Amino acid sequence: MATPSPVWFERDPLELAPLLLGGVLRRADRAGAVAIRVTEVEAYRGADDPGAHSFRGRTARNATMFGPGGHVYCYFTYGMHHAVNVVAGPAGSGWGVLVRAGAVVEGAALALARRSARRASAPSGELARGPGNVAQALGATLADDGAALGGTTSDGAAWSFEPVAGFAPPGHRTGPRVGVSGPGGDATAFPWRFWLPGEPSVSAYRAAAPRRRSPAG
DNA sequence: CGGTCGATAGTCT
DNA sequence: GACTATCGACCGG
Repeated sequence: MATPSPVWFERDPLELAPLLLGGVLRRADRAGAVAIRVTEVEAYRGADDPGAHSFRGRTARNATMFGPGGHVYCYFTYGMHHAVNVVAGPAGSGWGVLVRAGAVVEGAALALARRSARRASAPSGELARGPGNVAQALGATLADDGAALGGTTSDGAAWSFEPVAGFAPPGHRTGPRVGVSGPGGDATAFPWRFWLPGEPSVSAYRAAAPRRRSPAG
């Protein structure tokens, strides 16, 4: 099965998110191809979602989220990490699904090499555990922002996504999103994280940490 | 094991 | 100038 037509992605992220679970996200460039079977995602719902980048409207960074579904929204944060999202909904919605984790099913050696270039080695089962590691394993950078799934970027990176044939895999779980606080600091107000149980690549839950300021003076 | 904290820079107020 | 859809080293048990 190939990447579905763009229309397939143009649905509510709360509906699309579980459909992505178990599917295979793949990126290929000159260095080679890496593919992951998606095991954990989070839905971000634009203007209705205080935790979404797109909550306050379109900016230069989040412009891709406001484009049509079926594209890659890739951003850079914390001064060192990239993250990969699948844009959901029709153009203008600002909807997306963050790919938080996956099991590497192709190109494990390349994924490990990319990891080693920056940090020490990691257990192969955890090569794509956490959003930053997903992007690093796939080799995704800001140059991939706006890439069409099923297409190729101007830099020559080919992206594709193959969903599980037919339906979402049974038995997926839902819970609060990681590192996102809802109204009143309650992340459980938006339990929009979806994952496959029993997968070693699924990251542990971390609440949005109110990080302590450095001591005054 | 599990909790805590530093690194590091783009983005928005 | 504070905050961030984070990672991993480090420390104590």
